[in-house]
Amino acid sequence: MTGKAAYHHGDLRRVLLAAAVQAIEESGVTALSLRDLARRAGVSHAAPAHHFGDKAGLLTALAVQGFDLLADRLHGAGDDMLEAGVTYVDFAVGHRAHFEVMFRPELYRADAAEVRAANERTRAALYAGVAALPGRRARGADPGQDALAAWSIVHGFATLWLSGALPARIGDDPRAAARVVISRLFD
Amino acid sequence: MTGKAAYHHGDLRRVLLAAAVQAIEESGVTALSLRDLARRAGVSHAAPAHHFGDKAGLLTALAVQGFDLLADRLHGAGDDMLEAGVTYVDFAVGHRAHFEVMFRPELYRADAAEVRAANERTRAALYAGVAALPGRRARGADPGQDALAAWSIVHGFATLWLSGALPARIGDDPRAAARVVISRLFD
DNA sequence: TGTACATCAGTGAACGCGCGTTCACTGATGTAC
DNA sequence: TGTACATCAGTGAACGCGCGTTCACTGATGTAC
Repeated sequence: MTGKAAYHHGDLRRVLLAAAVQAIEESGVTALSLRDLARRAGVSHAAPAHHFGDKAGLLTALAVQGFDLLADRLHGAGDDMLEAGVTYVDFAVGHRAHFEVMFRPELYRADAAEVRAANERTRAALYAGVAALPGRRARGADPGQDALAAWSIVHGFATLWLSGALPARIGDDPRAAARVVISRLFD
Repeated sequence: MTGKAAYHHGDLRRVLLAAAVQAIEESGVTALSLRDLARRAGVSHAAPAHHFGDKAGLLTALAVQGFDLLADRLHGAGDDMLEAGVTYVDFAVGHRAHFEVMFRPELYRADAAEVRAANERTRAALYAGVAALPGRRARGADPGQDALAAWSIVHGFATLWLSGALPARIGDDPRAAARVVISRLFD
C-alpha cells in the first residue's frame, strides 16, 4: 500500500475512485467520464469499465463510500445533536464530490443492496442523535419529526453553502456558521 | 398567442424554454441538449443557438424565469413566515426543473445582471417574511440569522423531498409535511 | 397603393470531438501436481 | 524445485453515436419613399 501503486495487479479500483472525487471537485459530476478517469489514473481507457461495469457502477461505489464515511463521522459525534449537525455540514463541505453524488440517486443504482445498507446506517446515526435530545422527549415531541427538521436544516444549510447561494457576509467558516443556524432549531 | 404557435416569426424562445422544462423533468439537466430541444419544438437543430447563443445561455434564461416565479410566489404568501416556507417547498416540488437549475450556478451565467436582479428579488422576499416574525424581534433575535435558519430548513426539506431521500411514511403531500417540519423552527 | 430594400428568424449540410462499449489480446500472478 | 495450466487485471484498436458549432442560405416581415 505504501510506495508507488502496484502496476498490473494493483489497487486500481481505489485509485479510480480517488480520481473520480478529484474530477468531480474540479468539473462537477456532469462532466465526469470514464475515459477521463483512466487518463488521470494513467491506465487504458477501457480499464474503468473492467472494474465498475459502467459509469453508474462507478458512481454507485462512490455513493456507498460516501454514506459509509458520513455514518462513521456521525457516530463519532456521539449523542450531541448540535455536534452531529455541524459534523454533517462539515462532511458535505469537505467531501463535496461524495455529497453531490449521494443525494442524486438518478446517477447511480440506488436500489443496490450495498447502497441501501450504507444509506440506512447514515439515517440511523442521524436519528439516534435526535432520540437523545434533552427536554424534547419529556415534552412529548415526536422524535421522527424532530429528526426530519434537524436533517432538513443541516442538509439545506450544506446545500446552500456548496451552491454559493449564501451571502458573503456569512464568512468562510462553515462549522461556525452552521452552529449558529442549527442552534435556532433547539432554542 | 392562441391557436398553433406561429411558424416563422413566432414565440420560439418561449416554446424552447417550456421544452427545456419538460426535458429536464423527464431526464434531468445533465441529459439536456440543444438538439433535443429543437426536436421537441419541431425546429431545426441550429435554432436554439440562434436564440440563446449556447446551452449556458438557455439555462441562464431558465434560472431567471425560476427566480422571478419564486419571488412572485413568496410575495403572494405575504408576511406569514410559515406560509412563505410552505410556498417555497411547493414551488420546488412543482417546478423541479427550474429549482434544479437555479441552485446549480455552475450550469449558467450566474453573474449576468438579469440573474443577479432576479436572485436578489427572491432573497428580499424571503427576508421580508422573517423581519415580520412576531415575538422574535422583541426578544432581540437577529433577523438575518432567523432568515438563514428558515431558508436552510425549507431548502433542505425541498431538496431531500426531490431527491427521494425521505422515508416513505412521510406521505405524498409536500405542503402538509413541510408545514409540520417548519413549525418545529418556530416553536 | 406599389416598389425596393433591410432586417432577422430559422434552415440544413458539414465539420470535428469525446464519449461508451466491444472484443480479441497479452502477460503477470496464483494453483495443482 | 519444477512444470503446466487457469485465472484475471489491464490493453489497444475499432465502432457507431449524439453532440455543439459554423456558415452560407432562404424566405417572411417590416420600413422607406
